[in-house]
Amino acid sequence: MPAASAADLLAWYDRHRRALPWRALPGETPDPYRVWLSEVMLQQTTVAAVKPYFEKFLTLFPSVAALAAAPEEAVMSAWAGLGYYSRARNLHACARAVAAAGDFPDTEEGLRKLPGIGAYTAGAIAAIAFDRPAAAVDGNVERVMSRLHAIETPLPAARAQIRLFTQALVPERRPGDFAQALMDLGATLCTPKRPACALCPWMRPCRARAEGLQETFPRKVKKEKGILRKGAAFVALRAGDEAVLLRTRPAEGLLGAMAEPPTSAWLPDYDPAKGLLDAPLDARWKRLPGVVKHGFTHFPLELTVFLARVAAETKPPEGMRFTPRAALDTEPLPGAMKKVLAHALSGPVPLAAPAPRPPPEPDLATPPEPEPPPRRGPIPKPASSRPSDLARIVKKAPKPVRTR
DNA sequence: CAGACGTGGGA
DNA sequence: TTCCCAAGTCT
Repeated sequence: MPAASAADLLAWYDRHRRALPWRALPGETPDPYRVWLSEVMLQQTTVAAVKPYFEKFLTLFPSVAALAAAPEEAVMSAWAGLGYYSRARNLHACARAVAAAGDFPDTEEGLRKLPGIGAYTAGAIAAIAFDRPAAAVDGNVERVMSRLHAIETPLPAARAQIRLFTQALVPERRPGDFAQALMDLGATLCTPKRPACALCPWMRPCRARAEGLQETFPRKVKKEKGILRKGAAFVALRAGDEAVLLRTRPAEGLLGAMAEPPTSAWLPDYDPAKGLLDAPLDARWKRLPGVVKHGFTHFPLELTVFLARVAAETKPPEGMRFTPRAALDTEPLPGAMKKVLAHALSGPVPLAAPAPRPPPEPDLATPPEPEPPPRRGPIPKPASSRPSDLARIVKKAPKPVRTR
């Protein structure tokens, strides 16, 4: 069995490399800003999802200096929908560090110290942007190498071993192309399912292929998906300017620094029938039929949506704000919360309370029948990859409200 | 090391 | 529908 060689892989890459917006053409000098931006966006994210965001960021923030000078909220808003929002916070912090230092560090070790740049990204930038002989071991490379060597150790324990194998293959010449070639190989031929071994430049040296077991690598332990959590979300629509009540989540943790309509806590045993106890302000809350479902990486979530029209003079509660529907696309709303707003604002909006109600008890009488009928038609898809979707859904003129 | 941390698309 | 996953990082 012949040994795998970088030369064979590079020859394949020269014929089959993918053209990607952030990738320099042969002979061009890679731009560290574009390399870094794309690598961060591509962390745990598909190429298709990244493309429109990459273009948007280059337009909004043409240079690392421009990104550093931007307000954090502008960065969060531009990132909204891409997920893993700590990446956006770290991206901004990293841009400021780089701007302060004058430029990107040009070594793996220097890059590794920056926020949001871990072992993989440091290697990738060092190799691609600075021509350093660094290994860039991502999920693609883990799959390729685990098959090439038929590594029985499951991930993530096999990582150190894979890194050594990979580093040993990195050529002195064209290390950046080698890194990208390895990832292209994993993305286009050495895929998780049905790898195209017949087209692979490393078919002969591949131990997994020799045994016909290529699809069984990499070995990995499957992780469970967490238990269902439930909660209530409150969409208050203000008369006059059609503004929606929003708040900003805490800077750290789940959806950190992102915007949302106020919600209850999200708990496995939350009872939506008692949702009004968690309402952010006193109003004629109408519980909408159906629930908004969302899957996070580590748990699924179901939010029951309450909707109310409030008077034009309503002041936002402490720490909250009213944002006009037409300006919602400037808010850093994550996908889950776009679903909530779409669910609330796509249907008829209830009448405002005729007059401010006397203070008394929360309106516990409102919750409808225990088994609400299914909503007419499917819940609108979230805007996500096309930020304009939210604008379309939410800017839509409110449905005429009948007077009794 | 294990768990937190989003989202959308494909099988 | 359900499951798996896609160029990981941080604590």
